[in-house]
Amino acid sequence: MNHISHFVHTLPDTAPKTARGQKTWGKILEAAEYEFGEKGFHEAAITGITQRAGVAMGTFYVHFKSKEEIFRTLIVHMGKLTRSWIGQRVAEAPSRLEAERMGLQAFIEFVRQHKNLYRIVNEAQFVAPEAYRDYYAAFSQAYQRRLDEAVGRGEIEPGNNEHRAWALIGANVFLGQHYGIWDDSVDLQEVTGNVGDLIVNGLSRKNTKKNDNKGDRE
Amino acid sequence: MNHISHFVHTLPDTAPKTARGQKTWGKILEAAEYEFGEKGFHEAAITGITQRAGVAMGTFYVHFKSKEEIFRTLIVHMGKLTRSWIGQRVAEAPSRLEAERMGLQAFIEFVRQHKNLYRIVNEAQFVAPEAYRDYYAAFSQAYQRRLDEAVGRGEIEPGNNEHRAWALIGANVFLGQHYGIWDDSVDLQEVTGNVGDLIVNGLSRKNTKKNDNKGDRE
DNA sequence: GTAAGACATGAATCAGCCGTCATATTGAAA
DNA sequence: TTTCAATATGACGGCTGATTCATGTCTTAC
Repeated sequence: MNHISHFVHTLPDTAPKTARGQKTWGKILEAAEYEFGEKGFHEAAITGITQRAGVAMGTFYVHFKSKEEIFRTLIVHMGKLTRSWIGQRVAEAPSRLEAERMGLQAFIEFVRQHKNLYRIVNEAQFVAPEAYRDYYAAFSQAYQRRLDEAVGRGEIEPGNNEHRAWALIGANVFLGQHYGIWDDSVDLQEVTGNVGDLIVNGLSRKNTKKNDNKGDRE
Repeated sequence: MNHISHFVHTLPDTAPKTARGQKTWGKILEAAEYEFGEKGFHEAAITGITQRAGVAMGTFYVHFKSKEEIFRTLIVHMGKLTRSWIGQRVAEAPSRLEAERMGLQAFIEFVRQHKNLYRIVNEAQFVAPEAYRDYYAAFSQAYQRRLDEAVGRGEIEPGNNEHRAWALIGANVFLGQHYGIWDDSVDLQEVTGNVGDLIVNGLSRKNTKKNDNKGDRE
């Protein structure tokens, strides 16, 4: 997987001037992704990053000011990547309700493909709290906007979309953690189908007649 | 806030034999709660803990094998404390649906009162992954059991309660983070009211058009 | 009252690793 | 070709903080 191509979008404040510099910059950032992903921020070592990247220790500090700086760079990058991935998938949804299911599906798929990145984002909570809040604030805003529009179109019941957005993001994140990281053998369709139903209809019983339930015993 | 009394429940593998020993053990654990809570695992120092506890450095190692061990002890303790707090509040709920609202309310209240503990649990994800998984596994099981019972009583729609439990826990956790830690000035009743409605009824529009009822059917 | 374990002490040890720096190499513009 | 800014190198300084240990002081059992 050629991750370097991703980084093209995240061009740095400290952008290298030459092609050689940019290539090295990308190699280091990619190496950092794996080093942080595998060991976590504190266990990760600069030498680990530079060794993976195949450059000397000092080269790291040519391109990044500190261990924290490269970490923050990674967070920003991942936020863009994740939102873009989900946004693309959700754009195809015929309705907001269906979008919830598809968004969850896209999110868990993304997590399964980027377990290391996912860990990094979570750890940001402690290493770079600002970056962490920004990360989720961006998600929340995007989520709220979509809910607002859906209310406007009369697709969903009006309600407090800020509260809703945080609740739904939390559900997504935990399902991502459980079915993306801890147990990635579970069939995604089933999870997203069930949870999609929960999000759309809630827990309450449908007063609609006796629905066609196969497992309706007891 | 006499936290020591809490620790009585979490009696250790390495239980001190004498009254003096137990008292010191409790002082150290309580001090660790604040040290870890304020600084996080890596920034926290053993000397910080012992200074808060008012004991000498070496005393720490009389009672705990390592920095990680005391951290894990804290996680287990907090899990018990949290579940017991919520369980008690939820037990008074007249129905599962109302229990969702009350549980969320109890949870966020708890978070607001224990911001430091909350941080510790989150950080466990990286410091003591086993303990972290156990922590949420216990929640999930309790949650599932309650959902199963509610289905049995015909209170809620049948469905996959494992998936539901993780989604709902995620929603709780994120709302706790946002409205408990980041912004604890928001009126809780409002949040739990809105989110309770989301959980009960979902996003979809009620096809019952003009009746703005609250407690219908049954 | 007196062992004998339990508990307490804190200076010393020891290891890890971030970030610096003096120096070397590259490559594109002039 | 020359030049010099950009880039690359890696040994080393410096600091931090967990854990050990040799030595004391309490508490309990008898």
